[in-house]
Amino acid sequence: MDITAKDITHKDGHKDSHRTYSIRQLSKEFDVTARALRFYEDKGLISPERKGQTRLYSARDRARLQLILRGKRLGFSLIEIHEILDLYTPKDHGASQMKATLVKYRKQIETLKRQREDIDAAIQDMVDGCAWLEGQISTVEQQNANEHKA
Amino acid sequence: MDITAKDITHKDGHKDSHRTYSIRQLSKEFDVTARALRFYEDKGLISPERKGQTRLYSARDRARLQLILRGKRLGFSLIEIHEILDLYTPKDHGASQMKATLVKYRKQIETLKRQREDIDAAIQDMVDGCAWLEGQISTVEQQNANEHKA
DNA sequence: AAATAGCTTTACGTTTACGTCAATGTAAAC
DNA sequence: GTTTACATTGACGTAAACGTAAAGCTATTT
Repeated sequence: MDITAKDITHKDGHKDSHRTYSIRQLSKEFDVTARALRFYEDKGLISPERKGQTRLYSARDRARLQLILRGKRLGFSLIEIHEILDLYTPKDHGASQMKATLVKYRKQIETLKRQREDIDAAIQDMVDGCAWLEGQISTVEQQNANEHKA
Repeated sequence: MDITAKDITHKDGHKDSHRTYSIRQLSKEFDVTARALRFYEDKGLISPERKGQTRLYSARDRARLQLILRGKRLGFSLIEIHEILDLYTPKDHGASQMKATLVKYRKQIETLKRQREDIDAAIQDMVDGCAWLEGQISTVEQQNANEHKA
């Protein structure tokens, strides 16, 4: 049995958001090591609560982890991911601060759009090469068939 | 004057493809250090010719560098980039080998498409957050205007 | 009570991708 | 002919992102 991480799939829907996860559960679910999760915490990317010594990850922590991993898949450093996570964390500032944040949002959007152009170009290259290769293969097989007849 | 890297913009168009670049020219053009270029060579990603000791980069080397940098922007490791570059380097194998290569192409395409989904999701998040923030700002400014009137 | 399983921190090790000298070579410029 | 500018090859240093023991706490299982 597992007490630290209860499997509440209660009828009361909003309880789901109060679910907690052990470090192992999260690491298994997202296929990362516990070491990595502690490392992210060290770097200030997640801050799970503690029940005594042991970490208890909330649904919010889980969501942040998803963002972290997405950032990694996109090639961002943990520092960059930290800044991105800040954008997701709503802070109730004055209008001037919010406008500064808005600038960061837009910069991030531009960065991502440039990255998408890179991806689209790369995909195009691969699709082209794919088509060319298929042509080559069918040509060679055609030749082989003719040689067989002769 | 620079002899090692001639600036031939000759009327004979195809001479352009015979242009060579010094290590500095390339590093400046793409904003990478010469150290990085030598490092990539060490890892087998580029193989410029030599005029004595000094490297002479061809147009093909330049193109490979572009691919390397694109790979980096997309978060691939140099080893992964090496494998990707192999896909760009046409080898004239038998049909079975070509079919194996075809599989690699398709895997790469899938990888890139998954990455694009990540990017699209990230962009969506940022756009949403952007819109929300804009709403907040206009609300606050509305309040400020009312307070000013009172 | 002893073993097992899972959590913790501390700390040193490792890989990747270069940065940063240092010593040397070569070639054009003054 | 010597400074200036850019090239080369080592060789060591470094930051990032963990991996990998080591040693200890805690709780259930036997």
